[in-house]
Amino acid sequence: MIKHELAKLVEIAAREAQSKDLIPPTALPEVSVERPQNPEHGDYASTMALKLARAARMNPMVIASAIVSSFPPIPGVEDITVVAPGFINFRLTDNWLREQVPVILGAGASYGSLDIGKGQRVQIEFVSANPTGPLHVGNGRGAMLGNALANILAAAGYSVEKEYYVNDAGSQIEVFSNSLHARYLQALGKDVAFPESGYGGQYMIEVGQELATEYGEKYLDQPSQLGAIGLERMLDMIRVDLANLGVVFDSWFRESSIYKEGKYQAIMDLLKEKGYVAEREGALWFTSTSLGDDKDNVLVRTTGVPTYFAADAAYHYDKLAERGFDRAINIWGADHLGHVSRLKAALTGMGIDHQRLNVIIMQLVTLKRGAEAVRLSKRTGDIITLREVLEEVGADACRFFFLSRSADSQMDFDLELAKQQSNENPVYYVQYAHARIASILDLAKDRDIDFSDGDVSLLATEAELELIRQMILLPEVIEMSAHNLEPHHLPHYAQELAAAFHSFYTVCRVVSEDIPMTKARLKLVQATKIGLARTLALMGMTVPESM
RNA sequence: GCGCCUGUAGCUCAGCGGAUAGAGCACUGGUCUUCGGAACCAGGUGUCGGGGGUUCGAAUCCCUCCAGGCGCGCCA
Repeated sequence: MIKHELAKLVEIAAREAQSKDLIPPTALPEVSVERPQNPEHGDYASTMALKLARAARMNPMVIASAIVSSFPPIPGVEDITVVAPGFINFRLTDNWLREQVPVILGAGASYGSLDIGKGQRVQIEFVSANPTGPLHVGNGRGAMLGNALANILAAAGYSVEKEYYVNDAGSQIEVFSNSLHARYLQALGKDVAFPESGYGGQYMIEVGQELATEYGEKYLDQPSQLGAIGLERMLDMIRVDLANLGVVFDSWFRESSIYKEGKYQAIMDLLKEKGYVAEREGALWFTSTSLGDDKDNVLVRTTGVPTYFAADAAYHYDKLAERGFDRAINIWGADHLGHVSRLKAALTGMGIDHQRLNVIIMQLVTLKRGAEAVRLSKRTGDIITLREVLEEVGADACRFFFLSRSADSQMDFDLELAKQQSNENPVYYVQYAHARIASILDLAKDRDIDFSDGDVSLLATEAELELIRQMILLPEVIEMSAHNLEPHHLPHYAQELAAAFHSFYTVCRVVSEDIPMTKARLKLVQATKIGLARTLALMGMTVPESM
């Protein structure tokens, strides 16, 4: 990446200036090269001189000049300028820009891929909604975030595995089984009461009826067996919803396997051995306060039943110690914030560096219809499912909406507004650019134009060069997104790339009587298609050849 | 009470300690006999929630206050 090359050269030039005694030999700050927001300031800029000014006790303008005078000539860069109060600005040559077109064509579908992950194994766990009901919009957001992040990390050179943690044990499942059993009995005409805090949703009635028709009275006295069947139904439904969003998991990990396969017992033994388990008031506690957490946590209840936390500790030990992932990333809703510190403490207690686990806390999605708020709880039953929202608003519009906002920002999903705006959704703007290019390439094919010998040095208008400038940003966007675990940069970048293309399109005729120019622009357009397709694919969205 | 997140244009949101704080939507005007008008070009709006502080420089970092969301279970 040219950005890193420039940063390195700034550092070399600064050292050179120091060795020539032009500036004092102070420690150099970490060099970063940025993109100025004002294009008049060039393509890249360094603030090295400004940062050095204090320690060097010199005017930053003088420092900048000293650094610039120590620069070796850089291929591809012209006009290294010093601008008040001390910026060093770089401008890429038109020629260098043009040469990026064949580079992109050569990279093809892998354009933008990086090697910063060095093949490290990363597991990313997301959605993991309880299989006690259908997915809601919040789960949709998590699904898109996790999926895009997985794509980004894979593009950045990590070996990524996507996992769904299935909570198929514990008290919620018991409640689910009892609720379903009641609906099942009711469907069979029995007059039974529905559990007070059971899952009251309409879908439970439907599944109860289905099971009653299929199995008759087979499970009259077996709520947990019935529940197990119902749970698989729910999982199938979840899988379908996720597939509709384009999200497919590599593995589905069952909480129950933690008990069946002795993983729970293993970590309990480990924690005891390390001295982090204490018995108090008939329960077993993890003494996380000794590891800096603000409170101790129960591992095994007075009833002898392990807590969710105990299972979660075992699950994460399995990820990081047994299955050997270098890193684990969890995407959790803000309502799970309270788990983070104790899980990290547990990892520390088990001898695992907790920095290998990143927990992304995603702020919740609140659903509104106009001014009216809609609750999302499965317990209360009155939910609007992800499926309904996708049908109402459209999958790609939803995807783009979910991805455009950072995980930190809380989302008001107004169904009225979303529907109203779906036709104006920026996602179509981006996809349209791709489809337009596909259409141009079709035309070229119809006319039997072979542009493999196109001469990119003919690309000279500002619109053409600006389009290339946008394209070379993709690797930087991927790097930043991977580094910060922030997929939301992609939709913004996608819009800018599409905008650069649309502007180019109105100014420059691609297929024309001028054959050499036609061929050069076909190359440019083909490269743009690669960039747009890659960006859309990273976001997990459809890449239409026509719309 | 304590902790985490958020507060930026009318609305929805970007903004990696740097240059004149940006985009989409909405609004107004213009562009088209041509490769897809789901397009392009132009117009303008900001106490960056308030107040202090650090810095050559703060929307960005620190403190404090205000407002909203979430969390602080032998629930998951």
